[in-house]
Amino acid sequence: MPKREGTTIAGKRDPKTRVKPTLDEIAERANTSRSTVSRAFSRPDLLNPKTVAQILAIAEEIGYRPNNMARALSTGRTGNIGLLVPDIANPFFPPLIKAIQSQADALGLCLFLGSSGESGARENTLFERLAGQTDGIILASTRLSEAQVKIHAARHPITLINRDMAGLPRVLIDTQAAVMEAVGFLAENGHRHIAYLSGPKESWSNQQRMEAATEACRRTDMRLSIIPLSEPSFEGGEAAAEEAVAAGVTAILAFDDLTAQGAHARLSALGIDVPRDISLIGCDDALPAMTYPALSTLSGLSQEAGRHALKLLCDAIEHRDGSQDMKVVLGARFILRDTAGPAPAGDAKDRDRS
Amino acid sequence: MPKREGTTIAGKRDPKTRVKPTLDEIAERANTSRSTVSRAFSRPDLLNPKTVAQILAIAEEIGYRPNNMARALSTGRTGNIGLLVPDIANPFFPPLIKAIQSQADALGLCLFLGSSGESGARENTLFERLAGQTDGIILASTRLSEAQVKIHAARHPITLINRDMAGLPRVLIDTQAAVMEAVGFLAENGHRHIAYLSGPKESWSNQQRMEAATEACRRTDMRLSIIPLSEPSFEGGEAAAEEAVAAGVTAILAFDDLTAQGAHARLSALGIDVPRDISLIGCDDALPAMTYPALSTLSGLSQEAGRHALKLLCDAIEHRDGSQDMKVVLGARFILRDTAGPAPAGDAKDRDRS
DNA sequence: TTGAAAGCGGTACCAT
DNA sequence: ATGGTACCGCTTTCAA
Repeated sequence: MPKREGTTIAGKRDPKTRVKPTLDEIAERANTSRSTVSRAFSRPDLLNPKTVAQILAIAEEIGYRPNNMARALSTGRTGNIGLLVPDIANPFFPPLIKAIQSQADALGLCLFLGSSGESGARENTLFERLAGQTDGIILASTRLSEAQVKIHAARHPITLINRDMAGLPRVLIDTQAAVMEAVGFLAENGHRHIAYLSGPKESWSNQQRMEAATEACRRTDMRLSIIPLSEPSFEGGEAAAEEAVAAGVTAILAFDDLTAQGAHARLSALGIDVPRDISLIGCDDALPAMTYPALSTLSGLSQEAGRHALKLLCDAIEHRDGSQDMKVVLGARFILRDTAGPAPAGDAKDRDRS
Repeated sequence: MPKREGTTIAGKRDPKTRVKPTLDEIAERANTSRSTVSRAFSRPDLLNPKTVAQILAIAEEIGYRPNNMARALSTGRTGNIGLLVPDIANPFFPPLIKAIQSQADALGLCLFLGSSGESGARENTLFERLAGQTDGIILASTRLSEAQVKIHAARHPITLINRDMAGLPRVLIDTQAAVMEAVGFLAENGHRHIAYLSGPKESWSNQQRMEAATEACRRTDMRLSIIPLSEPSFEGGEAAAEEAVAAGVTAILAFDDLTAQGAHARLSALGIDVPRDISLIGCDDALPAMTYPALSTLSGLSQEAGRHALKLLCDAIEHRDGSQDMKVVLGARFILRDTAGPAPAGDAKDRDRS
């Protein structure tokens, strides 16, 4: 039995003591019923305008705030949406989150955020917790298996970002064409051996990029070294850069901008100049111009992705039929800035040290 | 009246159709009462172990998930906490958010995130919305006035980050000593005229920094130009850098790292070398080593701040007495990296162009 | 146009 | 150790 502060000894409401105003309080003051007050907010058109005005006035006066949870309990709608990301500290996500957040509150929705720390297990836990208090959840770059995603999707509306699963609403940032462009650029500039710093296995984006890089290298007859990142972070990039150097490449394509920056830092520390000695290309444009020298990259589109995702999610929440197979694809492009250029002179062939 | 999918024509539950299991469903199957089932979860020690085991088994079998909102309605506790930041895209916040998020879910709490877009009005709206579904809210670098904060604090547990208001739990990152160190370093290195790029007026952090810079310059007999940023962003930094150059300074102290990077970009674009021509110092260490050349800055501590803040908030939620005036102060330090050094030779006096 | 009342899914007091 | 029951605050059908 909930104890409410603000009750007198007699157990009746003490008008002096400030408590959270409820519909009943308004009803009492307005000499009307709870139903009427409720309608004054939800369907004022059904009521006598005077009644509505009076109720609204009183509500305002005593500082009434509707109780979201009670409403949710009754309607089955929470007015909240959830967003799960692998790592909020990865610069790819903040703009995405921001876009979703701002659109959400334009729609009167509140946003629950979960950062899973790149762990599938945590992501599952967070999902369970959020599912109970949201109308739907956006899974961005999920590290969950298809099977797990399906299980969740069966219980709760879901929208995916950067994960391609038929039957679920999803928005995909397609970087394959951009990767091809980038590799093409490198090929034309005399590079013969490049590295791809590969991100998380579960990442759809990573699979796409690796695949495109492989294909592009095959076509341009370039050698490709795939170097797995220990983790998709600045530190991961540093370590991988070292391996890339050991492999003797003249250009590095990194899983994302954060790892690219890590690679850049390590290369510089090793006395290797970018782009003179080694060209470097990131992905996502997550640090737009924030880097110096400006990082070449593949365009980000995370904000657009966020907007579309929320839209799809809302649709999914409305017609729960799920009959439609919604899929939005955004095409990224290669952005040439200052970290990529011609291969070092006298390096037309491979400078592999083996 | 909530329409539940999964009811037969007769209006009774159809065991075949999957609906959200409730306490009653379990009670029915276990031939016991709702109270008992409820206790099996909350106070199993009061029950016969066999009963508990049986209930848990059934719950597991039918995939029961307690309904948070119903629980909250009854107990008055939501198990959620809110976090409001001015701009999630500002790199100072993600680490902060991450720290809070991960500690929150260690405590079994869910995190509501709001990004106000540097607008006090939006921050108020978000606060209202979150207040109804959280047990407490952390206000990070709030742009709200003291009066507004007080009003909110009167209705809902609050903890402040980087805002010093007596009576409210707060954690402060004190950068004054670090600013003094930084200015001292510049003075010793021959600088005679520096600029401070000033952030939002409402920002406590900015006030602290500006004050410290002013005082330090007074002591070291340096000239200080205070240049207000149009906004605390990369772009704001770019514009301000131009003004700093026009003022003829040899060193720039920026409100934060993001603006510092903006300044750096513009300086480079103007052909001004950092640190040869102009020294640059940021604040917050929000881009730890992510920049190249590595930005000199004041240490960040946002993660520590986040952890402390959540702790204080939980305390505030427990003993709602508010009798204690809790305040945690974290001291930042000057971190010398590659963007700050001696003033340009032959520039012992001012190179002001006026 | 309005009111009465039955829930929504739990919790916790009071009995048994 | 358990069951009955009165809430929590709001929505919505049904009747008046």
